[in-house]
Amino acid sequence: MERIPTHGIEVFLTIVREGSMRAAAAALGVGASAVSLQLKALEDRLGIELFFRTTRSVELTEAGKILFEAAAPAHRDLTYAFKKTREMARSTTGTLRLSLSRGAYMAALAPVLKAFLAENPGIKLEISWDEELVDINRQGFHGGIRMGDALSPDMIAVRITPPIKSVFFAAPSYLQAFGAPEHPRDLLDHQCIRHRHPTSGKLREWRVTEDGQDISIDPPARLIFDSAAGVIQAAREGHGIGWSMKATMADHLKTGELATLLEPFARDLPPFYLYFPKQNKRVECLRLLVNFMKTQLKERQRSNAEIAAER
Amino acid sequence: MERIPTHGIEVFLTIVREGSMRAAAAALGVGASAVSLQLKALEDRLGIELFFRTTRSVELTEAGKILFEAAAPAHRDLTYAFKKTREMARSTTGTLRLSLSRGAYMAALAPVLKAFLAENPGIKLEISWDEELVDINRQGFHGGIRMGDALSPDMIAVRITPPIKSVFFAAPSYLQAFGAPEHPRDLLDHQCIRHRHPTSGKLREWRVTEDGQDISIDPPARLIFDSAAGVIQAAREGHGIGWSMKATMADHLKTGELATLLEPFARDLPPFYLYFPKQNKRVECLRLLVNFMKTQLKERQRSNAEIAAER
DNA sequence: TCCATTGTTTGAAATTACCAAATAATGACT
DNA sequence: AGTCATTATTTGGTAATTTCAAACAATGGA
Repeated sequence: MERIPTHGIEVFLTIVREGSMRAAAAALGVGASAVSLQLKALEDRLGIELFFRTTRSVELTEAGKILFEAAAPAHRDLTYAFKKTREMARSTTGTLRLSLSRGAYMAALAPVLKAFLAENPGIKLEISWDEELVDINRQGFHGGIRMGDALSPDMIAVRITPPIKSVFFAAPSYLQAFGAPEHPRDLLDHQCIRHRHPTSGKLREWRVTEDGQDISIDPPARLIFDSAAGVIQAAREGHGIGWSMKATMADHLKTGELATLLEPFARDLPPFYLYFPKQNKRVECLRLLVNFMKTQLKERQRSNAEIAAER
Repeated sequence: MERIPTHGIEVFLTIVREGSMRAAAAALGVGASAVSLQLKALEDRLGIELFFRTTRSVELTEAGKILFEAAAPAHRDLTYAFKKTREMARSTTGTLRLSLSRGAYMAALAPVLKAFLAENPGIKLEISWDEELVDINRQGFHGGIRMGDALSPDMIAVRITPPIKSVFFAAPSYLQAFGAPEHPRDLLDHQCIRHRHPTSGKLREWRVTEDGQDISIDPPARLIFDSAAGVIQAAREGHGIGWSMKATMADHLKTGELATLLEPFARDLPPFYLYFPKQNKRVECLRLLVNFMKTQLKERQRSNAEIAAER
């Protein structure tokens, strides 16, 4: 396959534009001899001379005119394509497409979303609520948010939240009818509403903490959803006890639709991570989001520490 | 000024087209590592990754898509421009623009024109009859024909005729009135019609040969033209004796409108040369013309030699 | 005729491109 | 789950190209 001496063409076009070889050399930031040799190389590969030259002037030959007329716009387009791509990479405006679960949205993104949008007016977010783990690359997402950092090695994961508070919950109507559990082992005698991971297909373990120790329990379940939203909905309808992130149901706790159970035993879940293919490391919009969330996390941790210190 | 890594872009486009780096490497005729390194260099200069890559597939990132969509047509156009220029150089079709005097046409071009046009059906000739020597380059001519090879050093001159026969001539009416000269020195007593070089501004010397020696004579002239055609026309009208190339007036000799004088003293003029700027050396159409005329010259010389041998 | 300016040549130095082989990683296959 | 063919990447060394600085040559105007 024939290689095109595009570098030579750039030199050629510069000579035409600048009107002389030395001027072209100055414009290109190289010596005059480099330009002369490049032009000669191009002419040799074309098999024809492009300029009539004297020491006082360079003038296009017929072949030179033909090349110039055809190559100048093409080269301009190529320059533009290059510039456009680079600008896109550096741009602080654009659309960022993220894939995340509803829980991730509530716990990780929602608390900072308003501030992020205000601070980065040029960035649009396109958020896909996917309970399942999707293929970030093939689906055209820039990144995603998920719990834990167990990811394929070509992904970069950045922690963006503290560990997540979990709660056991049930509707007041259910508690009236069946009573409230006092200890995790009481759960075995209750109607539990559980959650199945869509990706792995496994039931999510219920984990509690007792005397600083983590224990896994496996209460019976007559209702199983593949989304946390389903679990919460069913609990609101009084079907039983659920376990999930506090953030996803803060509203229902406030209104009294749901009540918290077994608070001393509630265990923290792993923090959320913003993850993305390492190829997207240099997408400026994504970097802005990552940095913003890292900063937010730090600030939250510092204010927490201050609160702790005041006590 | 920023340099565009066009070579890298070529590699990039080939990867997209071929679907993998190794296929691209094969298509480009280089090793796989070269492609990998080129791509990485391009990505570094752009500041962004262009492919999601695994060992089984390469897939464009968003930036890669943008670059591909903009750069592919531009690169195609550039390739086309390059090809077009080369084809133009190699083409055996096209228009050849020549500048020559009427005398050069009659003596050098007219005798072979028909055969040349027949042999090269793709070539069009655009002939400008210029008595003056014009600037071949600036006037857009590919070349010219003139007598003698005294040219600037960046011109190439190729002999295309034998030495040119010259004749003295006058109309029968003039000869009746004033008698015919028997010896060159008789010309000093005749009405001579002379020719002034438009380029140099000098009167053209009349040169005769006597006993193998060249002598220059300077007969009086009441009529001076800046073209040989003018001299001939005036002679036909009976105004006096002219001196010019035989070829330009062969017709008038045949019809008896003009008669030849002083034949034993007629000196050969220098041959005609086809000349052109050395930058046009590789213009294929011009090469065809040059080669054709050189061949014609050789054949004419050989047949002349045969005729001489037969005697 | 001189002279400032410009294109070209030249040999050395710097840069870049490339290769071959080793390495790492993936996805299909058994 | 493990094997295997295939693919991208890294690495160290080599070849090719590009560039520079300086000397040179040539042109056209003063």
